[in-house]
Amino acid sequence: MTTKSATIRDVAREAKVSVASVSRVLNGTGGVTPATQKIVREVAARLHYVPDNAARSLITGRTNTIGAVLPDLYGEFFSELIRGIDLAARARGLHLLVSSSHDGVEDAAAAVRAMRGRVDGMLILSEYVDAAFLEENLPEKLPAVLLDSPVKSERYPVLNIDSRAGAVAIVRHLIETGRQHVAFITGPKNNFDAQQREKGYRAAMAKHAPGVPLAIVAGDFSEESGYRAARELLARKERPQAVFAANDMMAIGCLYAFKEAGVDVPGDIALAGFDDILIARYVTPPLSTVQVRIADLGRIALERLAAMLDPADKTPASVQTLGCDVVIRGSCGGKPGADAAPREPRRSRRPSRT
Amino acid sequence: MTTKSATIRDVAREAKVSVASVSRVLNGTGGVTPATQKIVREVAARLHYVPDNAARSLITGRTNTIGAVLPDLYGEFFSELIRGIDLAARARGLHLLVSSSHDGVEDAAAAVRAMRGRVDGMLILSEYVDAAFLEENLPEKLPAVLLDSPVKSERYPVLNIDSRAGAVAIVRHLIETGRQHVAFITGPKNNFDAQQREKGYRAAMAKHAPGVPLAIVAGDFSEESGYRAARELLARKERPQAVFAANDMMAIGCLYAFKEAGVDVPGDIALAGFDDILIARYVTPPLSTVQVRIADLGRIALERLAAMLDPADKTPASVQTLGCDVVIRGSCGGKPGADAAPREPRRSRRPSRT
DNA sequence: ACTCGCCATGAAAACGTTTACGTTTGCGCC
DNA sequence: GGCGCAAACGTAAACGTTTTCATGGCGAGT
Repeated sequence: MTTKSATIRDVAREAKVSVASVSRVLNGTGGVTPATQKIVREVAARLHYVPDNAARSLITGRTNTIGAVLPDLYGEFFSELIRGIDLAARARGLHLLVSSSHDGVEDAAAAVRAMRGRVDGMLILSEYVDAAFLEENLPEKLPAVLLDSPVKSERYPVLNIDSRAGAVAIVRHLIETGRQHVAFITGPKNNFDAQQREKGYRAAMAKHAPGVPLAIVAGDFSEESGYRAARELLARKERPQAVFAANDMMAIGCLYAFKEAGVDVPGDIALAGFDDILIARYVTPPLSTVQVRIADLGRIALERLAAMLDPADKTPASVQTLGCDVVIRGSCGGKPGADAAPREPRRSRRPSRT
Repeated sequence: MTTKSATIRDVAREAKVSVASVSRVLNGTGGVTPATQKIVREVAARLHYVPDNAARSLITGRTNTIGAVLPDLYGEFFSELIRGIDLAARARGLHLLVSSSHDGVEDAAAAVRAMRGRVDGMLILSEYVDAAFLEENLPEKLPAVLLDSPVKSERYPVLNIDSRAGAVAIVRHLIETGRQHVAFITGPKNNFDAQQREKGYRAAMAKHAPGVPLAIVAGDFSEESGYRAARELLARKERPQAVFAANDMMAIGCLYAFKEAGVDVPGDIALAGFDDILIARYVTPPLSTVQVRIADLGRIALERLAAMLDPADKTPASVQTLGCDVVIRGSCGGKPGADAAPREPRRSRRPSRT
């Protein structure tokens, strides 16, 4: 009929009631007779009426949307993270606005600011975010949860992965299975997790292989950098007995460098990564690693944020740390014939597109 | 100072101008003296003023946000798709609202409806969406682009993957390298791509291996289903010489079933998948497959949608199909020592988290 | 010097809701 | 039958913008 979509006034007029009553009916606020309810619902359905969210947000001050600010969307980590967030958000009737691919502090600031009035709260994962940044860019009262961040704020909860403990555990395992000389491939300089993993490596070496010289090569989380790091290690006069890479992709780069050089894994050199990405169990030999339940990270972050949305919530902001589990596979010799049959169930879920 | 964040009125008052002028300055609409511009900008910065998007949307009728409705976020396909969409959206200053994990037609309808007034346009990928669905649930004038869908509409553009041609090409390759008996593992019944891939398989067999009986086993895109399908094929009295799975995950399930059974790939049975997910090149032997540039799919869909956002746009809705490329790796014997050194660059990009 | 027109500016309407508040209605009770 | 009270309902304000239209001032052209 009309070319514009129906508004609440149209429904009210058609149903011969006031807009207030229509609003009450549709929002389930009480105080309206079943008879009128019926009429209103019928008219609303007939006109395909759907309330305009902008108008609603304007008056209520709520959008029922939360924003996720991420540096990127590439790779399994962010994919899983978003999935965890999305699932939890959906369970609470919240929508998810994503903003990714920011590459510097200015980008991040723009991303955060652009969400003003669009979201009720934010999940932020960015190496550029610190206390001053938040102070500067976040609206006064907007709840936010920080992921994977070194900042300590009495205003914003922080949710981290216990990368340090995970690193300690896997390095200890390498040492306990007989390799004293464990080399480490770092992640990007500014990445908080990467820093923690290096600390873990150093701590574990100091404790369980005291006196053994450290071997540290720089990487940037990319497979390519892992490959290069491996070649550098192989070129040294004293080859390490094991390599612990700060993430799985670099470990995989290593693996192929070793294969190329005829170095047997785990026979000549044991190998371990971090993250337990999907590929880890499909390479040959399957990669020992540290599992972090990324989707859980997203879920928990969202749940924390959702709690903050309730104005009655007075839980103080805190730094929460998620544990991770060592997963031993073939690449560090933990399991013998670990090449065949990686039938570990990933998770039980309905079949998906990929 | 105040506990509420600053509004345009606060800025106007403080700068001793009208709200209209503030609006004009901040939106870059002309007609305001450089002197007043300067003042307004200073005051706005000082008050940390950021316009409220809800109010702005209400009056302009635009949100600068596009919605992506997907069945799920799990796996590399959706991850890449979102990434492509996000990148293109960001390039246009559009925000991205995602709504995933819907599991039935009612869910999908709710997802679509919930976006009313929140988005300027939608990207929809759902097996539950057909012409009637759109008619019913989409606001009159809301632009939308359909992905991977069989519907033909003169209102909504559709963007598909040429799964059929891809399947034909890879099956032909299998036959041309000497395996007449090619078996096929299907995808989910209602998945449009899966259907197209089956059609491609049938067509290629009919054309290049006429008279050879078809061997078709049901799968659902999960690794597990590929594994089961492989076992079923192995149990048959006449084993196929090659297996083409409707996606990579199922092919990988096959691969491990074959390894378990001591069947050599590609010596005894050649193997091929579809999608070219990341893992494909990391398994041993690396998996031959059909590459679809998923991120491109997302990008192109968004660009098409962005074009529709311009009210002057009169491009008629059409069905566009994206080609895909056969990628030959070790699993079908195409390359000899393809086990080692999978140093094919995936894409060149900055190092990422995973 | 007067007028014309343009440009900067301001006042106010409009967007579509929710909700506080006021009004009507119906009903039980004295 | 009148009174009071609660439930149902309506009116209108409010949310924070953008945008139209009116107004004032000022420079240029005659």
